[in-house]
Amino acid sequence: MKVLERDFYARDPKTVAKQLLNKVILHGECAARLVEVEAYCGAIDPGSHAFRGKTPRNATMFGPAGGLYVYFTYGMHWCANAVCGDVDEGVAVLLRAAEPLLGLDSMRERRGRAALRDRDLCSGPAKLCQALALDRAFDGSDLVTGDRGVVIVDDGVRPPRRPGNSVRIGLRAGAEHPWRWFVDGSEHVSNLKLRPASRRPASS
DNA sequence: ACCGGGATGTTCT
DNA sequence: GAACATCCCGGTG
Repeated sequence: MKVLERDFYARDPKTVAKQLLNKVILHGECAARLVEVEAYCGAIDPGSHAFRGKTPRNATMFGPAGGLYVYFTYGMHWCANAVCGDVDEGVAVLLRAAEPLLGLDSMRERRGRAALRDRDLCSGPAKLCQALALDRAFDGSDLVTGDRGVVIVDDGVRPPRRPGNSVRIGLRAGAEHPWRWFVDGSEHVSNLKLRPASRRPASS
């Protein structure tokens, strides 16, 4: 069990994205294994918040690698990214979905419904933030030092040898870039209706 | 199962 | 005014 160091993040976001699969994000009593991520590539990427330069909202993206960029969207949702690359580069990886491991009762309570299946707790970027209690207060925190209690660790489970890959979800600008990766076959990935229906009986 | 639309507010044109 | 890195509910088949 090892906290990811700054060098892990200080690389190309597409590389970091694939390497983040199967890592574990920790916050308080909660833990979840990342199963879906997207790379956002700054000045060359029309889909990135950083494409048009630094603003108060996206300032964290231009900070040091290992920062946590949390932003508000659609009037009610939070989404979290791990900042990558070099300072002022504006590149990051969106944490899109995770498999809940610990603290499922807390997650279910924050997600608002008692009868949610495990796979509904963190299967989307805003669900993940809600389940893990990430909001504006965590924007600009440091995943390396864990200054506000959030870290990402390697528990020995390696990234998939061949991850699933697709275009990113929910974008207009930059929609052509295939910069989404996921753990193929995981029931905890978002947007299951976009994938071939698995008719297998669910275990959770 | 699939689809359509509403919620809700910040940011940018 | 429109767009937005989303989610949930209720309709229909």
